[in-house]
Order: sequence, then structure tokens, then C-alpha cells
Amino acid sequence: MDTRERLVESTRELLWERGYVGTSPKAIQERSGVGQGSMYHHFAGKTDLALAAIQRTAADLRAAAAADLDGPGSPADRVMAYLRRSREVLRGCPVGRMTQDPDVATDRRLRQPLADTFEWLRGRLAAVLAPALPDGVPAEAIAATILATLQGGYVLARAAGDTEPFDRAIDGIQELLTRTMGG
Amino acid sequence: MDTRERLVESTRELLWERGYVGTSPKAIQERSGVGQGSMYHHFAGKTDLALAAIQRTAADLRAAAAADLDGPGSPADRVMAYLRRSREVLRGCPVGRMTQDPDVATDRRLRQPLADTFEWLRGRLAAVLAPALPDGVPAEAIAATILATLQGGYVLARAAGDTEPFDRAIDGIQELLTRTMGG
DNA sequence: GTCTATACAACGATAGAC
DNA sequence: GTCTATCGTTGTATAGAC
Repeated sequence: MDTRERLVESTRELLWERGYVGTSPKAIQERSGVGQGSMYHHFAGKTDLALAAIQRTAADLRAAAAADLDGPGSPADRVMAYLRRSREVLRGCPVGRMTQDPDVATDRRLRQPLADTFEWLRGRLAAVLAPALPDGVPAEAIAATILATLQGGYVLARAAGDTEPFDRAIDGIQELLTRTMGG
Repeated sequence: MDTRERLVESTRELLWERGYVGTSPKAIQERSGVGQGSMYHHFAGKTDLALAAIQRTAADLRAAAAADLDGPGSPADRVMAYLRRSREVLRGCPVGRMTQDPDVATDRRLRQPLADTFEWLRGRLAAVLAPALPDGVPAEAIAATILATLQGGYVLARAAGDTEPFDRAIDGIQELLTRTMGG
């Protein structure tokens, strides 16, 4: 792995663990094993590094979701596969967690990948759901609810220090969806 | 408002806006108009101040929820009143946002009020829902899903920089609940 | 490209006078 | 109780040699 790569990967880890405000250039240097001068040669500063890291994390998340949503089975199967995919719940969502960072939320460039990712996810989910929903049930709203359940599940689990609330929230949305979609 | 009170209120505001990691003692002093020596006379340090602020914010949130959930109307009415209550969506949930703060999540004392609040909310919601749900639908899971939808709605809205995803998520859960509970 | 040195503000607190 | 002074560390770079 080259130097640039090590910097981006270390930044991704630290942003996931500690957020933007909680991540220092020094910590990135230590984790990556890259020196001060070298880091500032490859990136203009903390913001630039964070942008690269966030963009890659967002792209990874979209790819992982696409693998489930474009997989085999009925629309309902694919949505459930997405919902039930194994996740590192107590670490939180690496994309969603950035929305709580004041310096990310207020920086257009840093926030853009987050906005794009969730908008894309909602569209994909809605497209999969639409043919399985009864007439008159708005797919876009159900898609938003599913995404929110996941993101909120992470929040509840981290508050509890336990994955149980996340799992219950998924159980609940699955129950509601099953009763609405049928089967 | 006395000195202690001004400190706690200023800390609450700052924790909501910037989180724990992003809030400095100095910023608290400036916002409250309380001096350095005075602040450290009343509180042992940043953690102690944050604990008082988080406890109060959590208590406020429970009181506001109780007002809706114990209000007039059918179980469904009360749940919808809670879901539809006016919120400052783009500011995020003052309790939920703390779960993303690494120094809060790893500190038992700071995390406890968050855990207690969501556990209490889930229990109250489940108690209201239970008589309105068809047999075999687990109230605890539906309650977790409702809470998660709210918390996740905040996340999606902040990512978008717009309240629309929050509103859609609420629309979706309302639709699903209505179809399951009946009209 | 990478290294070391330097800079200067902010962080989070403690000390001691009043 | 409140004030000012001081402290050691970290944050976030920039400068210039190699």
C-alpha cells in the first residue's frame, strides 16, 4: 500500500471511531506510519484528507448496498437481505455518524457525499420496493422509513451499549413491511 | 439565573451544537459569561459539567414525550401526536447526537442517561401501542422501530441539509402503522 | 517525497490572590 | 465565589534542508 493509500485508510478508520472534530492530523500520522512532511505533501490538510476518506467510505457503502439490493430473489427478499446484512452495529454507520459532526455538516464539500449516498440509497430502495407495495403506498416514504430505521437503530444501540435495540428495530420494520407487502 | 444554572444551560446548548469533543471549557465560559475560576469552583471539569447538562436534557426529553404519550385520544392518536410533534430537525436530537461522541459512548456515567432515556421511551411507547396492535405483533419491536425512525430521520435530514427525508420517514412509518393498527 | 524544526493558538486544568 | 496568572500538552499547520 503506498503512502497516499495508507493515509486515506487511516483517516477512514479514525473518522469512523472518533469523527472529524475528534481526529487530529497527528493521530493520522501515527496510525498510518506516515511522517508530518509526507502527509502535507500528499494532502493540503485535515479537510482535504477527510474529503478523500469520506468519499471512499460512501462509495464502499453504496457498493455493499447494491450487492444486496440487486441480488437474487423477490423484491421483498432483497430488501430483507439488505436489512439483515451483518453489520458492526456498535461502531455505528461510518457514513451516518459524520452527519453529527458540526464541521462536516456545515462544510458543503464534506457533506455532499453523505447527501448523495442517502439520496442514492433511498432511490434504489424505492425502486426495489415499488412493485411489491400495494397501490397507494408511497415507495419513497417507505424507503425513507427503512433507511431511518437502520440509522436510528445504530443510535439506539450505541446509547444502550448493546446491539439489542438495533435488532428489535429491524424486527419491527420487518414485521410492518411483511404485513404491508404480504408474505 | 444563577451562575451554576448559566453554566449548565450554556453547556447544554454547546453539546447540542458541537458535541462533547467539540465543546471546550473556554467556549462554555464565553457563552455563559462565567469566568474560569468560577466555572471550576462549581464543577470539577468538563466531564462533570457535561454530565449535569446531559442529565437535564434527557429529563426534558422524557417530559416532552410523556406529554404526548399520556395525552388525550386513542393509543394511535397519542403515538401519532408523538411522531408529529414539531421538532428542530436540522439541529438533530439533543440526546441521540451524544451517542456519536466517542468520549461519551465510552464513559459509563455520561452514557447512562442516554441509555435510560431510550429504554424508558421504548417502554412507554410499547405500553401505549400494545392494546392497539393485532395479536402476535410485538409491541416492543414496533416501539423500537418508531424510535429508530425518529432518530434516523434526524440523521438523514442532516445529511441532506433539509428536513424532507425526516418528514418522509415519518410519513412512511405512519402509513405502515396505520395499515397494521387499523385506521 | 520525506525529514526535522519551528510557530502559535487552543485545550483543559491548577494555583493562589482577593 | 470570583479573578488573574500560569502550566504542560495537543492541534494544525508552515519552512526549509535533504
